[in-house]
Amino acid sequence: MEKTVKERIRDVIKKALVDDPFFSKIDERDISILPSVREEFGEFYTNLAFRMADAANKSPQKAALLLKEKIISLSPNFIEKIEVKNGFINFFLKKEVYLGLLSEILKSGTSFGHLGIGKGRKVLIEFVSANPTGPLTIAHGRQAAFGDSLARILRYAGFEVDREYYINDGGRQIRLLGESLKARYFQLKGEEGYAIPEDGYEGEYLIEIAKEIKDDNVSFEEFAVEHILEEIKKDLRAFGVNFDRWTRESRFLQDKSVEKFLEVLKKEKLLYFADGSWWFKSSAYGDEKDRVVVKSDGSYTYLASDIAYHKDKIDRGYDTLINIVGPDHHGYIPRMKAVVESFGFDPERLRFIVVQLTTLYKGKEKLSMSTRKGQFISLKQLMEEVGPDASRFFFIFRKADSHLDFDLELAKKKSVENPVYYLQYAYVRMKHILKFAEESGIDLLKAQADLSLLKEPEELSIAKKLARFSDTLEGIVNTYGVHLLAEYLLDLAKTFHSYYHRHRVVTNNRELTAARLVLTSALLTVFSKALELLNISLPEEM
RNA sequence: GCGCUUGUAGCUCAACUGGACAGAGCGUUGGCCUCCGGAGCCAGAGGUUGUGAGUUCAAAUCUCACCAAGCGCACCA
Repeated sequence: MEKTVKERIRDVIKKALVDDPFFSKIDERDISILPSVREEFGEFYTNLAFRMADAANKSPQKAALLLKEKIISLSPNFIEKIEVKNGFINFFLKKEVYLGLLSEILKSGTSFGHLGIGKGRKVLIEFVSANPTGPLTIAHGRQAAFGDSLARILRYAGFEVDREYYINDGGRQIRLLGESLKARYFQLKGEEGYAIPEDGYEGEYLIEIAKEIKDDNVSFEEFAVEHILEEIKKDLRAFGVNFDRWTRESRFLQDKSVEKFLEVLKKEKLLYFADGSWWFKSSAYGDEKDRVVVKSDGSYTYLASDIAYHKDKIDRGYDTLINIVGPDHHGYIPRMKAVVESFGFDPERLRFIVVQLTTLYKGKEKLSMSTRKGQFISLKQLMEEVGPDASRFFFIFRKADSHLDFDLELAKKKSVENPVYYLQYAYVRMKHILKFAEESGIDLLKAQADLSLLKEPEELSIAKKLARFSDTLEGIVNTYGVHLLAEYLLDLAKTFHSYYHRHRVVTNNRELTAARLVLTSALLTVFSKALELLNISLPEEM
């Protein structure tokens, strides 16, 4: 696609600065082009003059004026005017820039906004990775919704993305699970002397699983894990989240890679023996203390298999590894960074996203959850209650690292208060206009649209917001702030509703109608794309 | 006690990573249905960004100290 408006402004500034000694001293990223906060400041502005002022020993205002002159002397054809105020340089762009964008959107269709910035770089997003010891909870649901949307957006931005689920199918928890299932099984058969072990799993779901066991001699561990894993996969599919790869912890134990990589670390002197166990020297890489990898009883800790797992990830050749985890894992981040660094992988390229917990409300009433006794609201129950669209939207429309209040009542409401319905309603409305036009005998494709007829401020406002789609996506790629897309969509929907109420698209004026249909159609294209990236369905009717 | 995250309008949250007078939604107050779907729209009120200092031309954002909430601090996962 063509360059975004932002990039075009940056390009012209770079050109204007090419002979300036200041230019060689800065990084290109220091030229920040920001969207203006107020109309009188144009559509975009830069604060570059403040940075230049120091270097040139001038006032920002003077530096700004100088830069302005340089830019004007290049007479860029897309700029209407440039104003300097208090050192800020404000850009007012020609209306044609935005109108031209509408045709571009129609031409490129669903690939509009597709950024080349990923350049095919490989990214691995590991998320959910819930232990197969029970059904997925809403906490996992939020991670799932977030990870899935992030994957979609990164893919759209030109990255090669794999989604991976890591299955902890070994260790103490699984042993407890097996014992718990065994107890349930023999309890069902009416045999005495079987109790759920201490710290075991008391959830009702194990009773259901136990009912399916036909043979006293099954491996209870395996039976439980496979059953629960199937349920997890089913729930995720229903939620609309698919994984490209499921990796089992047991694999790394079976193929001896845990052993192998611990040997490697031993040779590097990053593993040492003390107090009867083997320690990984994570403190050498900024962790607050060293961590045990082989316990004194000879068994591995979770970290040991994670070392093998992350070495495996690195060897698969990813540029960036993204791990989406819950808040209970944040203490674990430094040691994993230490692990990858010890293998020569830049720890900056291992990114952790901590997704905070969700509190469920029913109106004002707070629903308490306790995983301990198996009383909790599962992802499945949530989906049954409010549906996958609303669930996904509510999960992603807040920053991942802030706590989320999820109101079940609100999510179910079919009114303006519910943002999901607000968006879907806007979508249906756009579709309806185009359908209405078609039925009135106006063929958008054949109509010769003169876009200069779009003169209403609301029309220009829509076009300008469409231009920001790419910037929004770029922002998400840089910050992993998926919620920005939800906000963008709400803003776009609002602008559209507002336009709709002030102006009719389909009128007796055929030329004007044609132009407005182009606008509506371009809007619909971007709108659908954004909804798709959030994995929210596009209803035909409501 | 130490570490991480959070603290912004009555409520739920934004603020493009240090930029101009901090923005939305809900709620509230007051308007708007002959018309492409009123499941919607418009307008108003509402703020010392937890507190106090510091750095900077510029701080919600960075630093430090307090205060408050959540989560971690295992030879658990």
